[in-house]
Order: sequence, then structure tokens, then C-alpha cells
Amino acid sequence: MYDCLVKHQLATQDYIKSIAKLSLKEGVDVVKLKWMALKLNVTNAAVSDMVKKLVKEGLVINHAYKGIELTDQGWFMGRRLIRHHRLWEVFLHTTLNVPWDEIHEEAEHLEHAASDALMNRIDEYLGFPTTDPHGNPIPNGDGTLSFNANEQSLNNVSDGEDYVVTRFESLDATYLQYLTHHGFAIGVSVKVVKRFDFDHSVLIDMAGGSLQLSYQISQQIFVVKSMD
Amino acid sequence: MYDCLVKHQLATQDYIKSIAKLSLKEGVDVVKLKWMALKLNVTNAAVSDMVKKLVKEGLVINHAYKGIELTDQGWFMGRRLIRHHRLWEVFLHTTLNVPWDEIHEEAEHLEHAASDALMNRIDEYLGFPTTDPHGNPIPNGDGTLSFNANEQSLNNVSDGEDYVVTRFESLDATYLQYLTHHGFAIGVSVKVVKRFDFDHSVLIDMAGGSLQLSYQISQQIFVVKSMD
DNA sequence: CTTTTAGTTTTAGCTTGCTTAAAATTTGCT
DNA sequence: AGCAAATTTTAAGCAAGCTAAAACTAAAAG
Repeated sequence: MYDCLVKHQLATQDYIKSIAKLSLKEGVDVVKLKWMALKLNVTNAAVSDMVKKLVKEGLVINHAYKGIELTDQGWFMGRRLIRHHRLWEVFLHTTLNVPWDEIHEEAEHLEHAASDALMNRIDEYLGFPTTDPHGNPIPNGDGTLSFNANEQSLNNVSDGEDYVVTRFESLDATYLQYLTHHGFAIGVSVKVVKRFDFDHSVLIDMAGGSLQLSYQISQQIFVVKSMD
Repeated sequence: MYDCLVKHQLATQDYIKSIAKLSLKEGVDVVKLKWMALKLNVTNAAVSDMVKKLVKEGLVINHAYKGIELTDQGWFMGRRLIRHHRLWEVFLHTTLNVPWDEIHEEAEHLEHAASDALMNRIDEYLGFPTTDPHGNPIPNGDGTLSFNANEQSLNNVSDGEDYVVTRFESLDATYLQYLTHHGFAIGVSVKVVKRFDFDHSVLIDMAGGSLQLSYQISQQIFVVKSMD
């Protein structure tokens, strides 16, 4: 019934999605195998091994010792999985009221299980949302993905100016709970009042009061200039 | 990330669910390995092999050469999967309007991907349905499963009396399309007007006209005496 | 009570995706 | 340029779940 196909496909899909996400996140085409190993929690050797198979299937290009890159076909598969994942997140959050910090984990499994036809139905049911509950853009059914070019990481913006939160990049449940607890959400206004060079942390001001964010956290919060 | 656990669990789950379904369908405790092999589309050897592992995990009892039986723990897992499957079917059908004949296939994949917590949310969202769109009962969250003791297969009922359709047992998409096309659905009134001994087919009467059903089909349609 | 037939189990071997260990290559630093 | 550290690749091997084929068991039929 599944001939190791399920497993195989699952592994393939997870690898492709990881390459796509790392590529988008780091803003580069070529992804280091080490990043993959860390992200998927396997050894470098396992990644190197799998890369051979992905190359054989025409999904990635291997620049020996330099890193890997998705082919057009690989990108198509990657965006499809990201689309499935983010649509499930919207659905779980808006329709079933699953808490913000639990949806990622649940969607991680559902993304592999649903057909394209079903995802299109869910897309329609949800009214064709453009972003997921973390603010990440949702690829279209045809495989296109648009970005907000004006977005900046919170640790890169100018001090003293007003910004609006647009996106939280892949933060785990613990961080999301922490941020929610302190009043953070998509659309909230924030301002950097002080930055500390020794650890690159920032002190920010928002409706709920002020808050100190580590470099790691502020880096994953994206904002645009306030229109006020 | 998944250590071959995903594959393992998927296989385990499919085997357990199949044993549970065959056991319920045939009304016996002990299931022949051959049935499993046919259902899962693998060789007898593969089933025999897997049975060893399931025994080791305490999920089944192997009556050597006679067949296998689920332990209490095995039954619990089996009913859980049946619950997931049927809840997804209701959801797909009532909320997303996925056609009757497509929901089984889609649910087959989703049932493995969702957590118990999510299924409970979906159960609540759907208003705690008691049967799926094919009329099959949905096990409770605590693992109990109730039957309609008055149900009879359409090829066992008395000629000339009025009955109401309550359940379609695991019919594939083609049959479901066929039946829908001829006006069959849960709650429809039917009457057996004639039965043919040579092939055990039956001629039935219903609102939309009369229809000849083969033994194989009539056997999978369940009804109760009409209350009119 | 033996033979036939149907179903079960064992054996040997395959593929996938993983591991560890060691070898090869690149990169960064002086 | 040259060496050390980091990364990538290869090699050998393991577990899961499958197949094919051979060996076995049970039960029905003569």
C-alpha cells in the first residue's frame, strides 16, 4: 500500500520545504547542508545522502562542497508545501480557534496529508487569505509567492520612529506565548527607544508598556513604517 | 526529526485500524491474516511479519495459524483512528462541501495527521455528530463505540416491507456515485420487491423508481424498519 | 485416515533513510 | 602561502517494512 513511498515522500517533502524556507529566510539561493542538518535534526551525512537522491529526482542542484539550490521543480514543490502549511494555520486559528502558539506544530503534520484540491477548497472557504496568523505570506495555488518589500527586522529599524508589526518569523510556541503575553500581535504599534550594543538587544515601547527584546527575538519580528 | 518513527507509526496505525474494521465488519474477534493482506494490498508475509511487532508492542494477540485479535490497547488505538477518520469525513462533507464520494480518500490521510486535541475541537465545532456521512457511527473521545442493533443488510430484509437507509458500509467512490445518481442517500425509504436466487441480487423500489442491486452492493447497504 | 487445498510462517534479500567514523575539500586566519 | 577549523562527502552498517519463494499447519473432502 505504501511501499516506503509514504516515508520516502515525507522525507523528500520535508527536505524540499526546509531548503525553500532557509533560502527565503536567508535571502540566498544556495543553502548550506549544515543549516539543513540543524533544521531537520539529522547528521550532515544524512543530508548529503539525501541530496544525491533529490538531485537524481531533479529537485535540487548540488554545488559540490558549496551548498544546494532548488530547481524550478523543487521551488514549485517547496512553495506548495509552504502554501499548505500556512493555509492550515489560518484555518486552525480562525475557524477552530486553536491558540496561536499551537497551530504551527499541528500544521506541520496536516500539510503533508491534504490534496491540492482540498487545500484550494479551504483557501476558498477562508476567503483567500494572503497571510497566515504569523504574518507570513501564503503562496498562490499557481505557485507564486509575494513579499512585502518594505518589511524590516525590528533590530534594523531607526530608533524613535513608529512602526507596525507585520510578521513573526518561525518563532516557537514558547516565544509566541511570551510575546502574546506582553501584548505583541500583528498590527500592534512599536517604537525602538534604546538599543544595547553589547548584546544587540533592544528596548521597545508599545501600548502595553516597554519591553526588552534579545537580538534573537527582535531579529524575527518584522515591521513596516507606521502610516500615522 | 522522525527517526523512521513516522513510517513505523503509520504502518502500525494502518494495521491496527484494518484489524479493528475487519473485526467489526465481520462480527468476529479473530481476523485472518489473509484478509489483512488483501485489505492493505501487501503480501501475507508482510502481515505475518508485522504481526510479530504488534504482538511485541502489546497491541494484538496471535492465535498461531488461526488469526489475530486486538488487545484492549489495540482496540483503543483502532477506535481512535476510526474516530479521526469519521470526524474528518463529516467535516469535509458538511463544512467544506467535499462530495460524498471523495471524502473517504482524503480522510484516509488526515486521520493520521491530527492530534487528539484537534479532533476534539473539530468534534465540538461540528456539534458532536454521532455518525459520518455514510451513516457509520463515530466512536467517542473516550473510546466507546455504539451500534444500531436494529440495522439489517438490505439483502437480508423481508420482501415488501418498508425500510429506511441508515448506513453505507465502506463503498468506494464509484459505487457511491452510482448510488447517489439513483437517488440513494441516508434516510431514503426503500422496499425490496423481488429477489433473484441465482445471483442473490434484489430489485428494490424507492421514490426515484426501481433499481436492481447486485449481492455485493445490497450487502453493504444497511436499513432499519420504517416507522411510518 | 489420508489427501488436497487454503492459509500461515520462515528465510533470504531489497530499499529507504538514518547513524558513526573517517577521508576529502573549502575557508579563514596569520 | 600555509595551517587549522569547519564543512562536505564517502563508507560501512542498522532498522523498518516490503517481496518472493519455500516450508509448514489445519481443516475439509474423499
